[in-house]
Amino acid sequence: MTETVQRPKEARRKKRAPNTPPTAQVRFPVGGAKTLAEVQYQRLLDRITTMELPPGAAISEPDLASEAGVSRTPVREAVQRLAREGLVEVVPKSGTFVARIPVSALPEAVIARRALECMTARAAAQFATRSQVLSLRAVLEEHSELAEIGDREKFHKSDEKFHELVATVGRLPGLWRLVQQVKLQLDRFRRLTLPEAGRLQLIIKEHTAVVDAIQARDPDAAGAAVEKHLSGLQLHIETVVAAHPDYFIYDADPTDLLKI
Amino acid sequence: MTETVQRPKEARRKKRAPNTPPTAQVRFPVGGAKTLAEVQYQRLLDRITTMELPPGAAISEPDLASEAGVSRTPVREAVQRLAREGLVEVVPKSGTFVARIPVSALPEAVIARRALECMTARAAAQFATRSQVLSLRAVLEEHSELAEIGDREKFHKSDEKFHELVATVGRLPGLWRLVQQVKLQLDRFRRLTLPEAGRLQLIIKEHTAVVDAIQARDPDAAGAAVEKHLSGLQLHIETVVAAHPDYFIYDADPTDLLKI
DNA sequence: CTAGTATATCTAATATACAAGTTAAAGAAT
DNA sequence: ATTCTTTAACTTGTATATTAGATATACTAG
Repeated sequence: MTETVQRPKEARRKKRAPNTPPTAQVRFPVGGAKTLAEVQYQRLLDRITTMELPPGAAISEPDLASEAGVSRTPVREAVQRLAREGLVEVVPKSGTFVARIPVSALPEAVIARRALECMTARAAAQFATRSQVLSLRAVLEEHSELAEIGDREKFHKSDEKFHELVATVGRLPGLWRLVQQVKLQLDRFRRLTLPEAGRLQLIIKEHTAVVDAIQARDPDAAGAAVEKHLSGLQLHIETVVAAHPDYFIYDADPTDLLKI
Repeated sequence: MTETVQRPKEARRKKRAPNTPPTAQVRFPVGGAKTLAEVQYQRLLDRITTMELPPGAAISEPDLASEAGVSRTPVREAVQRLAREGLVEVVPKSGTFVARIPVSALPEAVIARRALECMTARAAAQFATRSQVLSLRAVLEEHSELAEIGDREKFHKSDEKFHELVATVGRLPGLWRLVQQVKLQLDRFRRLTLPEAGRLQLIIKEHTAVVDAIQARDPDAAGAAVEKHLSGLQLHIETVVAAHPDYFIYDADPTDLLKI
């Protein structure tokens, strides 16, 4: 090992004074200059959420690397991140697999979203400016346009944008980031549900109720509207799980019992 | 580059059938077999939360690596993870620094904790068994013991254990994981506050109120008790920020404005 | 002395090489 | 045929080497 590492550079070039940030000036991270690892992460995330890589599918770091024409390093970084987010499971020295959806995580995610987004909506009702309300209405209009075309993919993106905007207006963008994390498993689940007739219209209607409450500066109504909006999913979990039994995992987690 | 990578291994050994998990058997991750990267993460996290590495401090991957006697790879993995958690900021090709505490994140964290833990307490009041209530009381007793000794460090650990146990009893362990994430910045902040007389006793009192409500199977009371417990912090933010101005960063995030 | 430029040296990002462990398939023994 | 053993190929974890960008100092011109 490098046990006896002597560092003769003790008296090297004067280093930046401690507690000094990169530089006093602000640094604007350029959006286009994405790191390779970031790209690999997005690619993998996409393939997982679209179920191109279904739960249980094997993932090979070397294969992904050569497919993408990069080395294993950025691929590995992406895999590590996905593992922490619960989307892949890596077994040391053995293999990496797309994680099954833990059924217990689904109702939990719904509960977390309700709690968090209820707050963002209340805050939005408190802080929204007239222009922000118009921005929200603009997103609603976008919803309608995409629903008419029938582009469920873009509609979903627009849906996300709505929720993010509510959080931003409520000055609680951090809460949206938490929701995003929890949403990962929910989104995979949603892919397995059949498109119901009128579902898009229902979403638009519920979103509109939220905006109305925000415009009326009525936090209680806004929170209630969000709660109503986010309570839909729970019911048909069982039927979907029954249809794809090996995409899910029942996690009654023995450690939980030990802890108590 | 490896542009023309030919893979002649197309007809190689038969791979595991798709959608097959690591193995049918359950695999119990051995607690002791921590990966080097994990160790490095814990070490760095500790040095950051204890303010041994204060906000703004420079971090050098090679230095950390040689100090710990490992290569840069596991160190880098730890740094990446901390970056995603908002505890360090890495400027590509330039340097890595302990992140300043974003002041806006503090009230946000309090709000998120309130929303989330209110739910866990309500759920706990709904599901708690008699034995679980006794476990909660045991933790309360531990609180008292540690408060008498005056060991604030262990008291904090015990405090965490309490909140985690409430979430577990409420069958919402995922919500506690979210809270943990949000707590990272709060904990750094707490390190900067002076120990107030009677603070520990107040915490015990408030925790006791939560347990009482859970035992009484009164979700509303439990939720209210948690809300009350978690509303304390907010006030003295300004004074602490004034005392350590360069440990914080005011993030009115210009991108937020563009998004609207 | 000041402003601008060059350059040496730091950094993190990526690539490659090696080590340690797992697993599946082939082969041997029953 | 069946079960055990062996073994080779494949896995991730870690170490090292290379690349490219950023920055502080030294230097040059005015």
